[in-house]
Amino acid sequence: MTPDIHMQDGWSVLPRAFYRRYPTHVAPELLNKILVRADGPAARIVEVEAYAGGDDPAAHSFRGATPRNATMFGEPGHLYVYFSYGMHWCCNAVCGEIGSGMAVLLRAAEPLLGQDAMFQARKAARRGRDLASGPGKLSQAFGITRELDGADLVTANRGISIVSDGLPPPVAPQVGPRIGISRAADFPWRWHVPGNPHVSRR
DNA sequence: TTGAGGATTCTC
DNA sequence: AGAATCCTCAAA
Repeated sequence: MTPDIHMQDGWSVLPRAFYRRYPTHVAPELLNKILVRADGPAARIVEVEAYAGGDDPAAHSFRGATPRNATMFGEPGHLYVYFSYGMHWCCNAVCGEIGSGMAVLLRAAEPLLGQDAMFQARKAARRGRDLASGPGKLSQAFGITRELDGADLVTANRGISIVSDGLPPPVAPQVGPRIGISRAADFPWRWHVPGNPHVSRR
């Protein structure tokens, strides 16, 4: 952990082994974990989706490695950032074994710290639940762009990490199909915290 | 070199 | 419901 991350009492960084599993196992366990940036925002993850490389026609990595998705094929525990629809950035936690091209998309989070900065970063946000209730919103609130593609969430080498404050994942997370995809649209690989107002598509 | 298709968001 | 907006990659 770099001294850049403003760690609170009782926070602990998720270890490499957490990520080195199939994304459908990692995804629901990322619920209630905390995404944190140096000198900036912290937010509790409340919605995620799994993308499973060659097993998953909806994954960017399904047809193999390209310059864009190279990070997905690297070491688990790194951040995969991609540009979406010509205007939004979205971020994932790389999972599985090296070379598997698997990841978990961080779709929504509940702001905990640095909300003022998040409102500054997201002019369209009128209320707290507008800050990170979607993958593009979350990345914008955190100021995540191409520059953070490949950042190591375990060593926090670029000032971004995922930590636990001891709150476990929901005992019964809500499960359903992923949003905004056309292929493999029936895979029930989206999980969210039941009833949380910061989940996307309220 | 070309062009179709996006893991979205905002406004009307 | 439609626009905004541009990168990526396969195919020619």
